[in-house]
Amino acid sequence: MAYTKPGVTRNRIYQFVRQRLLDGEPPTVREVQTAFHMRAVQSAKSHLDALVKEGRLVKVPGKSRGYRLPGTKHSSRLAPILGRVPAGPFNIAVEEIEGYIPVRFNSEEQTVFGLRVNGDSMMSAGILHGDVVLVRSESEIHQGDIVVAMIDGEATIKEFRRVRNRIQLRPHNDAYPILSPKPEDLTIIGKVIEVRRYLEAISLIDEELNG
Amino acid sequence: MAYTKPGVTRNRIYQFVRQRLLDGEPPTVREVQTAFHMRAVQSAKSHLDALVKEGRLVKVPGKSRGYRLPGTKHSSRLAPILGRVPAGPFNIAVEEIEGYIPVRFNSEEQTVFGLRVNGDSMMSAGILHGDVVLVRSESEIHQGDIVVAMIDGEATIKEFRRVRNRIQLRPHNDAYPILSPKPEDLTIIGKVIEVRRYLEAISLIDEELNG
DNA sequence: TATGATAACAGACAAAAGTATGTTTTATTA
DNA sequence: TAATAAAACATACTTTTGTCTGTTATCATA
Repeated sequence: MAYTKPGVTRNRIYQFVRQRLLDGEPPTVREVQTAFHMRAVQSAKSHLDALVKEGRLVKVPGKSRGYRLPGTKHSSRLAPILGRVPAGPFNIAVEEIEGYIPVRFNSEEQTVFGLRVNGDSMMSAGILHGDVVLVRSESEIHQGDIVVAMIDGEATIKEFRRVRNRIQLRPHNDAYPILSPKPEDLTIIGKVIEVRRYLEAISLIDEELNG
Repeated sequence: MAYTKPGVTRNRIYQFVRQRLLDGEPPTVREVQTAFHMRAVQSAKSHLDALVKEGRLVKVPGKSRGYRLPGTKHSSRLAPILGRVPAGPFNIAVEEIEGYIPVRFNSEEQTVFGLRVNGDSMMSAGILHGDVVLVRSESEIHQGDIVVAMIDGEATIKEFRRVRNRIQLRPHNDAYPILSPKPEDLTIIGKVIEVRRYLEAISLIDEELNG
């Protein structure tokens, strides 16, 4: 390729690699080479080496497609949207995936998934029918958190309250009653950590699982 | 590894590969092999081949780490959140970036950015104070769209209406009036395509662009 | 228990990808 | 303008990874 001023191609390569990593497709050295019309592998390699040395990239030596963004803790992953709330444990419910949405993960291993809201019991909290809520299971639940709970095999989204050793599930809609289920009928699925509303038809279903 | 009932190891391998792909780290055949303590590469390979044949995975032949989830365009990018609505044009407001959030892009080059909601004029549409709206500029605006508009240098979020050759900006809160600004005082910044509410403190600021 | 299907194993080869050494060309700056 | 640093090139070698052929073991079912 044509000679550029110092740093210019470097930055372009960084952007390219970064984009590929965000897309979940780590490039090879030679893919970088051809993407920038270089005639030698080493041209790409030395840029990548430099980016690692500068700390802008991280590399697993020897492994193919081994370049990564540093500080992978705060990266975006795709979380599945579970179409319906399944009766069994969530790991088994993979068949009912409605689609995937990009989510920011702050820790390494966390179970975050999306859930389509059904009904308007949380309307006055700004959670409307059709919204997608992001739920983290294996999460500590505190007073006032909005949670996804299973009562007698049915799933609902409510505000969590503990009142005198008894659990209350409060709707945010005057038309609905406060629930006080027996502990044995109740399972807290997880905590709602985010609400999303898509005002435009965006197909999240473009990567359906056929299995 | 020990012999399992037909389909069992198949599904486990699928889960493993899927998780790796969601994490942005496509595995090699041999990585699958060792993850499942198999003594032959072919053991892993034949399972992967079968998953492709079943349509549960997709593969780029020949390429290393070439297994993908079917139909994955994997086009999530990070969009900037502009802290405050600036007075000038938006391109210049890059210094006021509050952070980045992952966004699903359906097309190639589109100008999508986030904006922190200030005020409760859209409350009954489920857009609350502190929410982040995703705005696409360069977007066609239709009757009833929710838009970000600049009126006399001040930015607001309202529903867009065209009534007898005159533009109306309607709040979704009875305490606010309908606006009918003069065309020369009005600039439509873009269309709100998504609303997000973070119920938990998530630092969005950790992913600065180094280049 | 016989039989076909699935699972796991073994070893080898070919292609892809990482790495290394040295040279030429261009940019930067003193 | 000369010296230095950075960029790009050429080629070769090593390791990793994908793929192939064939065999043995276990499962499912009649």
